[in-house]
Amino acid sequence: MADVAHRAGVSVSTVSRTLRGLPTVSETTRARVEAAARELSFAITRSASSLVTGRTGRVAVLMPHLESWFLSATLSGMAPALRDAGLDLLVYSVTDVQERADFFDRLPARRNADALLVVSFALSPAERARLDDLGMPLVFVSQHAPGRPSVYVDDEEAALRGTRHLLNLGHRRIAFLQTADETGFAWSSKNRLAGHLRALTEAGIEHDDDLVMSVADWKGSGMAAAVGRLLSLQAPPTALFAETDDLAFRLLAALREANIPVPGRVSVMGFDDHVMSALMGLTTLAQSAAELGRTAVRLTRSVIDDTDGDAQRHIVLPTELVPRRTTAPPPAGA
Amino acid sequence: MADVAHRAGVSVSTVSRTLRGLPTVSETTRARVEAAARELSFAITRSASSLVTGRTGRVAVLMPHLESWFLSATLSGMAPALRDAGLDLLVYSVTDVQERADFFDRLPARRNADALLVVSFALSPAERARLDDLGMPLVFVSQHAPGRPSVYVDDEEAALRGTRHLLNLGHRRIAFLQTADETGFAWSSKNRLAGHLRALTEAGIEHDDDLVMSVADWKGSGMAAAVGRLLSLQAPPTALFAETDDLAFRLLAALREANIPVPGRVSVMGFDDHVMSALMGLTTLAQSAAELGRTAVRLTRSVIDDTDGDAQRHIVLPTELVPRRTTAPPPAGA
DNA sequence: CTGCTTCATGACAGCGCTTGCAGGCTAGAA
DNA sequence: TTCTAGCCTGCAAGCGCTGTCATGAAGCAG
Repeated sequence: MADVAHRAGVSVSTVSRTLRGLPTVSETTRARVEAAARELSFAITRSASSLVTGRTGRVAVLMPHLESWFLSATLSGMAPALRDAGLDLLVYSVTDVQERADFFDRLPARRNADALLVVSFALSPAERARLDDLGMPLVFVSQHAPGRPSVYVDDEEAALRGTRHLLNLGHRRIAFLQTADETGFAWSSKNRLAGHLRALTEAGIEHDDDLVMSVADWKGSGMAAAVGRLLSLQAPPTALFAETDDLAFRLLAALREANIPVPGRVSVMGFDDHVMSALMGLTTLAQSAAELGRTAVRLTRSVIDDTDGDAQRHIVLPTELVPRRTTAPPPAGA
Repeated sequence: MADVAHRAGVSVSTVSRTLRGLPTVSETTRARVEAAARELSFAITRSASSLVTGRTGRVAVLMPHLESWFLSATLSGMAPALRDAGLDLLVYSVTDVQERADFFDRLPARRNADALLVVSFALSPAERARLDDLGMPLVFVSQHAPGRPSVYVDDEEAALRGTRHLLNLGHRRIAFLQTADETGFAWSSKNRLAGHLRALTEAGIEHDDDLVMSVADWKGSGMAAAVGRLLSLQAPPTALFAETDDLAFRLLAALREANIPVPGRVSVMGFDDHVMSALMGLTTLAQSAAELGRTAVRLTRSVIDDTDGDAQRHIVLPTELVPRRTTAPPPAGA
């Protein structure tokens, strides 16, 4: 910056003011400084300005991993919104126990970002407390947190509508499949199941434990095993509601392996509206991950700027049932 | 840090030395300082140390977007490797022309990260020059850059093997589909096509322009149009080689719409080995995005630390043909 | 012409750390 | 005991910016 000042024949203060767009700089000076900055390809050292202002110009995002479509899509929605706000994106992907302990022990986000967005991350009470003590704006995404701004969809309501769709088609034995994963999506999982069960109750159908299944090793052979168990029940389900589209895809593959026609013998429904769902013809409950990301950024900006006001806002985004090829009335005999 | 120093009854210098693990601190002092730091949940202000050391503890990644499986998976491979190195991950997703101009104009990565990883990002000569002038370590991922460390697969060789596979099955009319996108994957695209053509030449098959197709609006209706054009040729292809699995999925969906059996009437091959490919039974050329990410980080670390040595290394990762259900010999009549 | 205001600019302190240097302390050698 | 050699530790000078305050120039009313 000193170089720019020298080249433009002004003081560093003036360069600073110019580059930050403050109004107290004359037109002629501003032009000279900008020219000099451009000629020298000057880029500000954020560390230095952060040190003074306390603002880092960065936002941290905490996610359980980066592998699922949903999380990528959320991130993808955030990126342009952050760019528009002049904020950089710092990503913390915290997956295993070790990483997790380390993250909450060292709190790397502290004073290293202006806000922390927590996305689909099931926190223990201790972890939650740790974040609260961080003394920085927190925004929860795809999960809700009492007392903190959050953006999410109403998973329970959505699942309720999903199951109603199956009921309306005539299904009476509907299985619900969830992942046995500990990490991550606990919120959604619980709420979706709750919605499903509520729909069954509404319809006067008795709950059957055999029809709620946690699939271990769902990325491996677990799904085939789950399908085997379900179809060997005395009264097998005619419809399968998978907690996420990712899970539904594996389910479809397993059914295909087993030569079980969809929706001829069983209907399948997912949740998310993954990019591939349209291609696969999967009936699902659509939520917009990108919109979730954008909204989260909007909320973040207002929290950073206001220091209150929206600080407690909870925004619930809509979901939509998208009927496709994988759901149909149950087979005649069932 | 002053607080910690006060609580531990030592000077800030000593706290600094302790926290950085320098050996010139006595055991007893170290213990006291660490206890104090823990009690106060002290987390260092990186801005301040960056200002002194010139190191930010951050690595920037430049990507054309965050939406494709491939880029997410690469990022996903980088994250744990960076964490192990104690580096934070800064993501710049630069998609449209405006963002692009802005990025190269403002050079936000400059002095804001210790290295810049450029992933699948087709640079204009001016942009490349701009990055070279940045004066920071550059690592190219999934693309090669003369004079700079790079990690990538040999797209040409891989595509060559892919096409050979189709030839070996008996196909003679093989179409190659690529996206008409300008942004992004230019490198791979060109090289994969080159490999495909080389295999044809090897086999003594004359090149036919009609069989190389750039699909505009491939996420929309473009694919159906492309399929229509190919199948209305006087001598339609019996095999379709899609530049990426993402493209192949759309292709499969379009063929399904059109009631064209795969591989009964046409064979389909992709490139990448997307997570969904196994589920879809898509024959493809597997490359490990995660390994690409990990390797890139390894390279980055060595470049940051050495200031030379590995600075010019090019690492070529292996690819592997994974034959699945979508490829078979051409139909008898063809 | 004087005195006051307004506006543009420069000087300078300091943000929270790191690091070279000086100094105090202990221990062993003379 | 005195001296030297290590160890640890504290002091203080910045790193590159921002923001407050002071300064000078220019404009204007009286």
